[in-house]
Amino acid sequence: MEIPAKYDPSGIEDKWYQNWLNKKYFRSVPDEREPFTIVIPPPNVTGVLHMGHMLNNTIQDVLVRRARMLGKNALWLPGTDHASIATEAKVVAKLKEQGIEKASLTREEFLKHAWEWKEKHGGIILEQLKKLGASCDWDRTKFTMDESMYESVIDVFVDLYNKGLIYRGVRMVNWDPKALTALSDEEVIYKEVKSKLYYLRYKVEGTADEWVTIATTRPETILGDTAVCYHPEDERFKHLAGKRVLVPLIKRSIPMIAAAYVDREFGTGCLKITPAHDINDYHIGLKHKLETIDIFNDNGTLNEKALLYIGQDRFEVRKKIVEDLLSHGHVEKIEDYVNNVGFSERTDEVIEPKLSVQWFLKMADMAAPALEVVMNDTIHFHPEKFKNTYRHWMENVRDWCISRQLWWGQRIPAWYLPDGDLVVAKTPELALEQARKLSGNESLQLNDLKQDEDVLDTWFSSWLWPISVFDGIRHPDNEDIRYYYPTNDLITAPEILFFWVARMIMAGLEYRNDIPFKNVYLTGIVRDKLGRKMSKSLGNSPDPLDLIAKFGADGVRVGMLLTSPAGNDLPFDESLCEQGRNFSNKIWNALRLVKGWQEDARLEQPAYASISVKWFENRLNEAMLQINDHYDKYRLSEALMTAYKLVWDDFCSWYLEMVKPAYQQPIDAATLNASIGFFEKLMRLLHPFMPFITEEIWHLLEDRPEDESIMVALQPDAGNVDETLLSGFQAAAEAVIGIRNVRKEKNIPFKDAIELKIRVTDGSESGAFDPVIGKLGNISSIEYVAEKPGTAAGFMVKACEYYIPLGDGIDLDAEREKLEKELEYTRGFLDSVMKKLGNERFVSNAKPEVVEVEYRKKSDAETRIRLLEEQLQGLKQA
RNA sequence: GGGAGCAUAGCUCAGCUGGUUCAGAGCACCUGCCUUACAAGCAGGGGGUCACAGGUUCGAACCCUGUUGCUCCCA
Repeated sequence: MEIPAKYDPSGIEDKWYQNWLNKKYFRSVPDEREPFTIVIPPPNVTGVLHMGHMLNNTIQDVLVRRARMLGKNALWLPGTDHASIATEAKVVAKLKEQGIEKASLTREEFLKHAWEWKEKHGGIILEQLKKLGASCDWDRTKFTMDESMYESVIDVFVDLYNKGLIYRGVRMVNWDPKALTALSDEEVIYKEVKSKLYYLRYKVEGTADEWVTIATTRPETILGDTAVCYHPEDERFKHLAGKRVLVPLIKRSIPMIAAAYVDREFGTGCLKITPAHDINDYHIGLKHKLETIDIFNDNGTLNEKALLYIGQDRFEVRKKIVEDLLSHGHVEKIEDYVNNVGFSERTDEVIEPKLSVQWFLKMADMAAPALEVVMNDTIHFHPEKFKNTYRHWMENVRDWCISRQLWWGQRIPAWYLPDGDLVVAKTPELALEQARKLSGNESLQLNDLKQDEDVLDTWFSSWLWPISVFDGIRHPDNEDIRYYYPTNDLITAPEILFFWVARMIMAGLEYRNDIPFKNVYLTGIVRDKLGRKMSKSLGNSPDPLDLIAKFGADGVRVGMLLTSPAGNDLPFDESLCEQGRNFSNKIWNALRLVKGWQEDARLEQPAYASISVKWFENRLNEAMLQINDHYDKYRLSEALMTAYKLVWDDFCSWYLEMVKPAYQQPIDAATLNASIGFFEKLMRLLHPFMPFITEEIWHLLEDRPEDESIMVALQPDAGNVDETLLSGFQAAAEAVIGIRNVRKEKNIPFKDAIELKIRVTDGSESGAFDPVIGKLGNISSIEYVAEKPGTAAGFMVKACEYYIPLGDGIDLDAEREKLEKELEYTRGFLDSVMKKLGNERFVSNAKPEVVEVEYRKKSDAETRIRLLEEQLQGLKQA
């Protein structure tokens, strides 16, 4: 069979993925094996795959594939998140394109459109994950608005309400006037914006021409002013105590008040107070019992309470009111100013602080145990440094605003009675029952009750994810939840440590009395070469599917993982994927080599091959131990790098060269079988990182039955490691390199065989690898000698001297110079060792082992110096 | 303003409890090679005052203090 020289992943990847699906290898049901569970951080149902997903899901697939190959019952449970704000925004935009306004639809009609949209576009991202090779149990795919998931959310809401943990409150919230919903603080992005600082003059009431000047960036909000404030110790304003001033244009009389909150250095030292539209002003308003005048409609236009500009947009009004203030002489001056303005993460609209009635979940009691399990390492964070960040947040946690003014999401199960009382219940029927009891009015009907219009924050469903995907809220004792929970590893981004990770821990402790996962692996952010976060708006994110088409899924996976230790940002560059692809090709060509060998059963195994096989066996064991250790520490990049070097350097560059038969010569059976065995073990080691090529090669290396797959093979076990053999090889490898260097320096082509003479002085050289040195160095004869031969080029490995006789063509001066240089270095080295040993305090204080090492260094250096001196002497005589 | 983290080769990062060639890896770079698996390759090579300044110690990239610079979180 002809194998092409370049590995072409297209076709191969689709073929195997389909095969795995057909064979149900991703499927997991509870059995007697140890479970290993990962639940996917559900991507937004509206989403398309971006580089962050690629990294995150590659890591999950590596972990789950490895667990499967360790004989565990591995489940990777996929799904999507309904992402209320983002999805609703998309559906609204889509409807608008069709000329349909959301406002013209009933809630039911809108939801019908939303579901249609979800059915049509919702699965895209999961299909994309398949291209990456994700080994999810697709039969278990969940969506946060699935009936069972929806009901779980409602159950939890009712339960927490009954426990007294959920309450309604008037709060200043971050209002998104475009999405028409409140946002959590975390959904607000602050950006520096160039704006103006307006100095406005307010007339003091009852005076002819006395004025107070305040500074503001938001002149339109003066219509909601209910006080003007100065610092109580500010001499400039003390005379105004108890007086009142008039709001410009509308001439409303408002009091002058004093509060220490005021920064005397800022602006004029005098400040307008608008409790409805600024969080700080709101608090001052509460303290001073000021009136609160909300001048904005929900969509950011002014309402009738503003008295002026009614129905006009806030930014339009800003321009107009400045003109009007100017023409009425109320503007003292206007300065350029840079301030931080909050924008909606979802709609990029300027956030309006707004007072509104919202639902809140009390956090304090839930946060304490959730902090504890992380601090005492019941849950491990990788890397650990995020424990600090986590603690800081948990110790300063605020109540969670869980209501959103949207339709797409779980509707809050609260019903209002005609008299304004409310009941919370799982169903309208139960609500009615409660309402009758509460009001004492048995004739109340469902029609008399009005359900709350709001839905719950998306995170209020995601925080149940590890439980609700197994239906563990509704049926706490079902087989799945008992078997799969707590899950093992959670792989997510540090940005949502609090939104999501912390809250899942709280929910787990509250509803399972157990942690939701044992390890949290925090990935970095994928950035572009300039260090910018990849984003759609910057257009700096490559399309992952294009990358897969170009480099193969295996190549991209390797590229993503090579330089991304846990918690570190990943500066992404296509060349990383190129490296991954090149690695695939390297493996592929190793296969071509091995498959090209013709076996001759009559052949004896040559000496060079038998020692090579022994060596690689040990090297493989050593590397496997290192790889296991890296996995245990969640150092996936290093596990991959160790495997990469094992394959490329040790297997391809050394082992295969060592055992390779001469051109067009056959190979003995023992070596061939050993080589295929090694190759196959290497494929199993690599499989979690590169699932496709390893499966393809697994089937090409040997004839295997149709239903066999590397996916369900076990990871190889690491045997014992013979250190002596490994260091023997190390020395031999150095000798080979030495010979190559001599060849290069002396211009001796490789095809010319040369003689090698070895002078051993301390008996350390066993000669076990001599056949290998002979093969790789193209040595015609190896001879052990007692004396340095006449004209020869030489080098040393440890205390072993190697000589290549050169006849006449030797440059004595060059040789001498080389030796002298080395002698000088070794003497310097010995000096530093002697200095240390001569230090009385070192010898008496340092650990005995350390001192002993220094003595050994001393004697080694002395031997070496003696040898070098002898050689130099020999050269001088020649 | 409060808190946290980081600073090691051109880039991205390892470096565990201070002590073996501990100053490393990969990539990039330089020099030879189209050698019969692979130029997506082979062989060889150069490159760092471990941010700076002190301190502790027989011994510091590692521990302590300060300085500078960068990043993130909260206000």
